[in-house]
Amino acid sequence: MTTIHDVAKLAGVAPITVSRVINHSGYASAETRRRVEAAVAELGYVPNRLARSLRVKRTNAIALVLTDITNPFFTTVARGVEDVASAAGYSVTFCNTDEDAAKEQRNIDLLLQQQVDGILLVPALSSADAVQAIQAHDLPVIVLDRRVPGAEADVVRCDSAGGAYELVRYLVGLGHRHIAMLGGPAGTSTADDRLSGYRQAMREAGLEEQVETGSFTQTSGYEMAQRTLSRSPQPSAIFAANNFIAIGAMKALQEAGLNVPEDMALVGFDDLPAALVMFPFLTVAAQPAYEMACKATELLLARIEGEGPEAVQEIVLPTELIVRQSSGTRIS
Amino acid sequence: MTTIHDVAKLAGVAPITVSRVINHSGYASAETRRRVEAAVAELGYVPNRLARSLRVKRTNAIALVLTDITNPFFTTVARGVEDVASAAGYSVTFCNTDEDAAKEQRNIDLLLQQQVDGILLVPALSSADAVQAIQAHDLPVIVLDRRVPGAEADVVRCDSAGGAYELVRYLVGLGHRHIAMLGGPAGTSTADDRLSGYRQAMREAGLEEQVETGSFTQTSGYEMAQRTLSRSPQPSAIFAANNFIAIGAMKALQEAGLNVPEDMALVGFDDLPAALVMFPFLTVAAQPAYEMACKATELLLARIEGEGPEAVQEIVLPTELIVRQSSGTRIS
DNA sequence: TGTTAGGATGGTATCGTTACCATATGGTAT
DNA sequence: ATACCATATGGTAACGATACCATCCTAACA
Repeated sequence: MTTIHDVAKLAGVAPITVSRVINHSGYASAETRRRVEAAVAELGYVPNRLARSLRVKRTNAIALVLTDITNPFFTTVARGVEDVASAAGYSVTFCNTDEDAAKEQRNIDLLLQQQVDGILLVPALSSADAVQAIQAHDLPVIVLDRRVPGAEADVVRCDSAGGAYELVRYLVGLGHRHIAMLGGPAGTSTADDRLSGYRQAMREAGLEEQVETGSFTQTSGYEMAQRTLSRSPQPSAIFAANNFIAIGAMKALQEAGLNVPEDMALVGFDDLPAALVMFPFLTVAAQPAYEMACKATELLLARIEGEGPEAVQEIVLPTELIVRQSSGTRIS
Repeated sequence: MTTIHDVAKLAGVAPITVSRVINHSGYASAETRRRVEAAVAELGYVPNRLARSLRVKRTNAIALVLTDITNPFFTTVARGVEDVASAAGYSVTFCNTDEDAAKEQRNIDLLLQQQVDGILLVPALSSADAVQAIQAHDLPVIVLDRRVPGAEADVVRCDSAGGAYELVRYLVGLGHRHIAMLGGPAGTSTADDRLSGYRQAMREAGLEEQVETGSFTQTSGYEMAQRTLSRSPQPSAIFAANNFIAIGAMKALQEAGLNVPEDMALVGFDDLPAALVMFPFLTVAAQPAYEMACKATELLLARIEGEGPEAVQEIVLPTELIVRQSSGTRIS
C-alpha cells in the first residue's frame, strides 16, 4: 500500500505538506501543489480514511437502522438518506432489524464500534433503550418514522394518527357504519397511532370499533381479514394499517368471493411508488417517505456539525389522502 | 471516550491483556477474564474498530454499489447481501450510481479510502474501468447482475439471454407473428443480453424484429410503447425488458384504449415481490435476485478470506418463466 | 534436581494520518 | 531599521488498537 510518506518522498516534501495539499488545508505554493499532485497521480495514492478518522475523530459515515429494506416505504427512505448524505460527503451503512430488539442491539453495538458520526434509527420497539444506548456514547441519533415515549431525542415522522383519522372519516362520510381495522403490532408507535386515529374517528361518529391486531405483513393481513369476516356484524369497510396488510386482506377477500369495492370497501396506509403499480386501485393515506428521510438526514448532519436548533425537535409531516377505486362510492 | 487503557487500568492488567480477553485470542486466566469483563461492563467500553482495522489491515466491511436501491430487484439484492454479510460479521455500505459512470467512480474512490475489504459491483456501464480500478488496489470485487467484457473478474448474474429467449418463444408458440421489444440502454449487458435472446428467438421463428431502445424506467417504457404503436405493422405482442418498462407500457396501452391481453399481449422481465402485488397479472421471466445476492456475497467473503476457487468464476442463474394473464391465450 | 513446555502476562513498536508547535522567508507598515 | 504579518514548510507526538518478542511461573517429565 502506498502511503502519504511515499508520496512525500517522491514529491520531495514532508508528509504533512502532502496532507495539506490533499485536504486543501493550510498553505501550499503552486509549485509544491503541482509536484504533490503529480506524485499522487503517479503512485495512484489513495488516502487511508481509517488513519485519518482515527486522528481527527470523525468518520464521515452515518448509519441507517431500519426494520426491513424490502418494504418499499423504507426503500424510499434509504434512497433519501443516501442522496442527502452522499451530497454532503457522508457514506451510509445500513442494517435490518426485522423488528427484533436483540438484532437491533447487536447492530447498534457494531455501529458504535465503527465510530459512525450519527445514527438514523427506526426503533424496533417503542422502548427507549436503543436510543439511550446511543446517546450514552454522545452520538447524535434521530428517531425516524416512529415515536419513542420516554426518550429525549429528535424525531422525524409522519402523522399516522391524522392520516388514519382522515381515512376513517372519509369512509364514514361514504355512509359506512361498520368499519373494521386490521392493525399492526401493539407497541409500535405507527400501529398505535393509526389505531388511535381510527378510534377517534369512530368515537366521533358514534360507531362501534372492530379491531384485529397483527403484524405489518401480507400473511398477517390475510389472516386478520379472514378473522374479521367471521365476526358479526360483518363490516362493510376495512381499514388496513399498512400496504402489506392491505394486499394480504385483498387476497383473503378475493378468496371469500367478495369484490372490492362493491361488496367491501378497502383502504390502506402507505402508497406504493408509482413506478411499481400497474393498476392504481387502493385508496390510501400516503406518507412522504422521501421527504421525511431527507429532513431527518439533514437534521442529523446538522447535529453532527454542531449546528441546528438547541431544543429537541419533533418534526411531523402530514400524510396525503389519495382516493382511488378501492374505497368505492357512497353506500345507502 | 474510554479506551483499552482505561479498562486495563481499572482491571489492573496491561492493555494487551484486555485485547486478548475481548478478542478471545491468546491465553487469559479465568480470574483475569472476569476482572476485565467487569471493567468493560463498568466503563461501558466499546472497542474502536478504526484503530483495530488500521492495525490489522482489515475492516470487516464490504460495499454494495448498485444503480438504484429503489428498484425492487436491487432492493431484494441488498437484502440478500446484508443477510449474508451480517451473519458473517461484516457490515455493508451501499451507494447508488444511477447508471452514471462518474458517480460510480466517485463512490468507488470513497470506498477504497474507507478500506472496505471487498466490493460487490453492479457496473453502470459495460466498461471494465471501474472493475480494473478496484483490482488495481488488490481488492476483491464481484460483478453482480451484469457482464463486463474485457475484465477478469468473478461474475454472478442471471441468464438474461435465456430468459428473453424463453419469453419470446412462448409468445411465438401462442401464435404471435409481430412481437415488439421495448429494450433497455444499449451497452448495459442485461439489456444487450435480453435483446440478443429476443433476436435469437425471432430469427429461429423466421420473424421480423421490431425493437425500440430506451432506459429501464417507467417513463421510457411509456414512450417506447407509444412509438411502437405508431409503427406499421403494429405488433400483437410486446416484450418489455424490465418491470418498470412493462408498467410504463401498460399505461400507454391503456391510454391508447388497448386492452391487455385481448388487444395486445404483454410480457416483462423481473418479477415484483409477492408482497407488493395486489393483482398478479404480468407474465414474466423472474430472476432469483435474493439467491444471486447470497451467492455473490458468499463468493466475495470467500475471496476476502483467501478461500474459494482459484479460477475466476462466472455463475449464471436461470430465470423462471411465470405465465399469468398478460400474455393471453393462443391467437389465430 | 534440572529441564522443558506451555500457560499467562507485559513492554515496545507500529499501522497511516493529522494536530500542534516551530521555523524561515519576504514584504510592508512604522 | 525594526517589527510584524502572511506565506510556506517541517519535526514530533498522538489517535487506539494489536503484532511481535520477552519474561515469568507452574507443572510434568527424565
